[in-house]
Order: sequence, then C-alpha cells, then structure tokens
Amino acid sequence: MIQQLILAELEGHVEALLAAYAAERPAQLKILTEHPAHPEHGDYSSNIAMQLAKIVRRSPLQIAGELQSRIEEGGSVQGLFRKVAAVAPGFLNFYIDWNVWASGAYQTEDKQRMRREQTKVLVEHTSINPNKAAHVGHLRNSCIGDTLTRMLSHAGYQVEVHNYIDDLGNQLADTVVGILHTQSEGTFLRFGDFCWETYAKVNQAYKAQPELAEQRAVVLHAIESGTSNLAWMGALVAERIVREQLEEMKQFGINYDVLVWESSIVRAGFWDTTFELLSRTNMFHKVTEGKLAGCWVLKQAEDSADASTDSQDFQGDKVLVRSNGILTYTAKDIAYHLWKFGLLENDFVYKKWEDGLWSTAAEGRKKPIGHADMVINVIDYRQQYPQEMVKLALEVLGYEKQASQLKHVSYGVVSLSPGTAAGLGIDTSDGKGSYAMSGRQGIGIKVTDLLDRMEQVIDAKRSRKAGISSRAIAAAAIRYYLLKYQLQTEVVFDMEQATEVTGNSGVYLLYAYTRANSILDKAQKEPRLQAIQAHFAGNLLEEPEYQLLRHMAYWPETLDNATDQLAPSLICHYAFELASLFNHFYSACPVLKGNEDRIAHRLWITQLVRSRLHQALELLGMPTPKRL
RNA sequence: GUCCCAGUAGCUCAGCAGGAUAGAGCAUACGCCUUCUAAGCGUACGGUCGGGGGUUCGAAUCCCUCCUGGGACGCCA
Repeated sequence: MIQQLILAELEGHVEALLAAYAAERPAQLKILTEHPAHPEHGDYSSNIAMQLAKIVRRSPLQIAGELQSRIEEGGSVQGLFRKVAAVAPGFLNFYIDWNVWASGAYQTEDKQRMRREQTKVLVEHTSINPNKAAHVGHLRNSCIGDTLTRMLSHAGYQVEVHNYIDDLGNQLADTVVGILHTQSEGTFLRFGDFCWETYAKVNQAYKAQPELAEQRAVVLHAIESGTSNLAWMGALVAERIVREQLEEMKQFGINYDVLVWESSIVRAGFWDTTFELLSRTNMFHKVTEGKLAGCWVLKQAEDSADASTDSQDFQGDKVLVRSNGILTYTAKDIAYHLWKFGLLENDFVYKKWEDGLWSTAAEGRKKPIGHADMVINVIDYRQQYPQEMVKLALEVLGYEKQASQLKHVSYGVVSLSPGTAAGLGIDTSDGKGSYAMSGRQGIGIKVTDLLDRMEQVIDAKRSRKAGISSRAIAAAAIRYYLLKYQLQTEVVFDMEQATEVTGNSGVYLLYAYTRANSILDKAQKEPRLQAIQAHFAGNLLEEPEYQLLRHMAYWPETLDNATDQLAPSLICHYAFELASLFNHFYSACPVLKGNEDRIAHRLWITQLVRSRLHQALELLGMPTPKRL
C-alpha cells in the first residue's frame, strides 16, 4: 500500500532528523498522509514538517526541505514518485510516477492477512421480531451487517453470520393475541402484511379493552412453556414470518449462516451456567430491600453509581432476574454472548433450515459454530446501554479480552420525511422534520412495498430490458441508498429521494459499470480492435485519466479504513467518486477512437476501472451486470 | 436530574486522528446525442459550517459555554 510505503519512509527520516537536532520524539507525534484536495498539491501529502517545527525550532519549510532531500537521496521511495516537493507553509507533497504505478510495483503484500485468517468474527445482524413484515429500518440493519460481512471476509477474516430470532417475546405474543381477538377483512399477499396490520390492531385494541392485555400474558407464558395450542400458534407464526423475512432479504443479496432462536438459549440452559459464573463475582447479587427487592442485579461501576445517588428515579444497576424469577432480555443476551465467545460449557444443537443455513433446534447435531474471537453486533443506537451491560458482564467475569473484542456497530434509526409520512396518512400538521416509524401503530415503509415501488420506477425508465431484472436493479438501488449514509446519521427516508435513479445513487454506479463493460465488449468484438493489446502509456496521460488513476491508487487505504472503522459508507463514497470520474473520462476521452496506441492506453484504464468498480459493487452487495 | 448523538447550500447529506480555495446529490436555469449506453456530461445559481468565547502559524474539525432537535438511563425487548 502506497500510504504505508510513505509512512515507513517518513518514519525513518523523522527519527534521523530528530536525532540530528538532538530532540526528543513527543508521544503525540503522528506521522500521517492525506490525499490532497487539489492535484497541484500532489497525490499524497504530509504535514509532518509543520508538526516538527516547534520541536526542533526550525521553520516548517526548512524541515520540509530537509526531509525532501533525505527522501530524494534514498531514491524517492522505491522510485514510485517522480517528484517530492516541499512547499509553503511546510507541506511535503508526493507526486506518483504513473508508469511505475501502472506496472504494479506499488503493490505490497498484506502483512495483516495471516493474523486475520486465524481470527473468527461472528456478525449478528437483522434480528427482527418474528411477528410482522420487515420495514426499511430493519433493512438498513441487514444491509449494514451484510456489507460488513463482505468487507471482513474480503479482508481475510473467517466470518459467521447470525440472525437472532426472539421467539419468546412480547411482540410475538401480541400478534398471536391479535390473530385470536381482532378482525381483519382485507386481502393480503403475504402473511407478514396480515400480521403487520394485526399487530397494529391489537395494540389499538389494548387501549380500548385492557383485559386483552391479560391475554398477552397468558400467550407469553404459553409460548415460554411450549406445551399448548397457543405455544404452537406462536411457533407457527414465528417460523412463517422468519421464512418470509429471509426471502425478502435474499432479494437484496443478504444471507445468513445460522438462525439462533431465543427458545434454544433458554432450553440449552445457558442462563444457569451464566448465573453460576456471575454469582462468583461480587458485582452480581440479589437485592433485599427498596424498589428492586427480590431482583438479581448487575452492579454498575462504583463511580457512576455514586453520581446518581441523588435521584431516586434513575439508578445504575441493571436487573437481570426479575423478582418473579423471569429473566430480562439482557440476561439472555449476556448468556448468549458468553456462548458466542465459546465461554460456556453449554452448546446448541442444530438442524438444517435450508442449503447453507443452519438453525438452532430442540434436537439435532452439534456443529462447530460460535467460538468467536471477535463479535460484531449490528444494532441501532438506542440499544447502546444494554450492549454496554453485556460488555460490562464480560468484564466483571474477567473476560477483558473478549469484552474488548465485542463491538456494537451502532447506527441511526430510519424515520420518515414529512412528505412520505403524509403519504401514509399521518397527520403532519405539527411541522416536525421527521416522523418515527412504529410497528405498534402500523406506521412504516415495508420492505416489499418499497421494492415494488422502486421496481416500477426502474421499469418505467428502461428502454431495453435485457439481462438483469428491474427488481434486481431496484434492490441494488435501495441497498446503496441505505448504505451511503454514515452509520450514526439518522436517515430521514423520503420516497422521492430514495427512488432517485440519477446522481449519487445505486443506479448511477451500475450504469457506469455496464458502460465500462460495453466499451470492453465492443473492443473484443470488432475485428479492427481485437489485435490491440491494452497497456498504459504515460506520455498519453490526459487530465481526466490522471484523475481516475489517482483515485484508483487510493483504493487500498480506503478499503482498509472502511474495514477498520466498520464503515460501509466509505466504500459508497469511493465507488461514487470512481463512477463519476469514469463518466467524465467517458465523455472527454473516447476510448475506441484515434490511433492504436491511444486505444490501447484507454482500454487499459477502462479495464482497471471496471475491475475496481466490480470489487466495490460486490463489497456493497450489488449485482455486476454486463448490461442495463 | 445525569449521560450520549446531531445542528454545514432551499432539501438530503459528505468533510471533523486541526491544514493549502468548505464539497456532492436533489431542486432551479441554461447548453451537449448522425460519434464506445443521454439512467450520461458540462455551465450557472446557491454557505457569516447553530450563537458566543478560547487554544495556535492555522479551526467546520479541538476545548468551554449557551440555544435547538433526537436518543438512552424500564422488574420492555
């Protein structure tokens, strides 16, 4: 990687320079490179001279000059740079020699790969309540999780994808109560749509008939005990919904390795073991008096507990076992996470759900699933606190290393724009900037509805309909839309904006990719062009081509950053920029015109762009069609 | 009450291990298809980076403070 090459080079020179001035190296000194915004500032730059100025008491420009001569004496970093310049106020700018770069000599082996191949990462995502159809908010979760999975696999990690199914929860019980006690006249294509409405209806009914709420407790109890008509009903609803949700996700290229059912966690006795382990620590105990009398709680760290002694309403201890003996969600999650890291003696057994997908089950076979070195949970930011509790439990039990390898990928929720909310019949007269989706109220954009809508938009736009289906394009466009935002951004979903097929959209990327394919296809088919061997020619390099090469040179560090930071949006930005530069190149530099040398040169560039875009699209879980 | 996140163009968002002239897309107005896919390309318009202090050679980026919006702190999941 070029960036690492420069850093290693600078590292040596900075050490030597500090020694020459008899200066100590401060701990906070960071040698960094950046991609200059303006090409005249080179392809890479460093501000290290300005940082050193204070330390060695020389002008930044003078230091930059000294570093420049040292680098030049050493051969300009393996000859990769044609020029290294020291410029005011003290930047050190590196200019790539594109002939060298094009030869592939810039590539360095990935030292981290070995370590990664021995690291097993368990990614949990989707985890939708199995009681109704999925909405866009759920889809954002799945798209993020699936893209992270692709990125981590690509980086060399062993990755296992889990989808956690809460088949013992209140929400499932609600839907069952709804099926039994509310009426529905509509016709529904899918069970999930029916449940969507039924779930909303039952929540409405609870307000009018408080006695219905007691029914929920009855159903919940039945589901947990697993031995009655109601239990079967719950199980059937959950299974049917999960099947539909998996089908939906499959259309977006999202797949899983394992379904983990909450009922399996309970049945396998994970909690009993966890309880044993926690009881041996002094941070877990039964409360004997006060508000939480009779509960088993996990104690917060002392300092934060002290700080909140004033207020009675808020306290830091987390209940794991209720006074009636029933576990909280967090308790089960702690047990599950101990299992994820292979720290429990208990284990699941599995049965095959479908090809390539296993499910925990009451009876089945053992599998080498779990035992992760790193755990990644894709969950929206509202669950930050419970996630911290799980981490805290690991720490309390002395599993510091595992706690540090438990990563909560926290992302912002998806809400609705005023326009889109109004389209769903919501009263927007209060003038809010966005409106929350709510399963309870039946407010939200369902995944399949969105896909249908987008498919229509795409279909209306298409002139020729060969190859990839409009639905596949639609799915890719939606996927891109949900991935392009930075994770913490709360996406304000707007139907008009989401179904956009121009500009910074998934369709734009696909279009650029097929465009490159179209050129390369033509070059292969035309007899006149077949003989031409693509190769790079530095003397023919024009501005739009240079811009493209420069951006392509940045790919390794972009990918690396995105993987380290678990940030899919970085790949989106990179891919959009690449597509944009390619479209510019396309209009300014006809590939298949002109003399043979030029054609060969531009074909070479086009090939490289295609393979980069291909890589980016695959990481983003988008299709790579030859034609649109 | 405590803590967390956000506030950048009319709208939706990038940029935020301090850097060189603050960027996209959409919207609006123009221009470009007998030439490799016009789902494209180009031009224009659009900003006291929420307000105020501070740190320094340099602040959208770091610190303090205030304002506004969202979230968490449950014997829900």
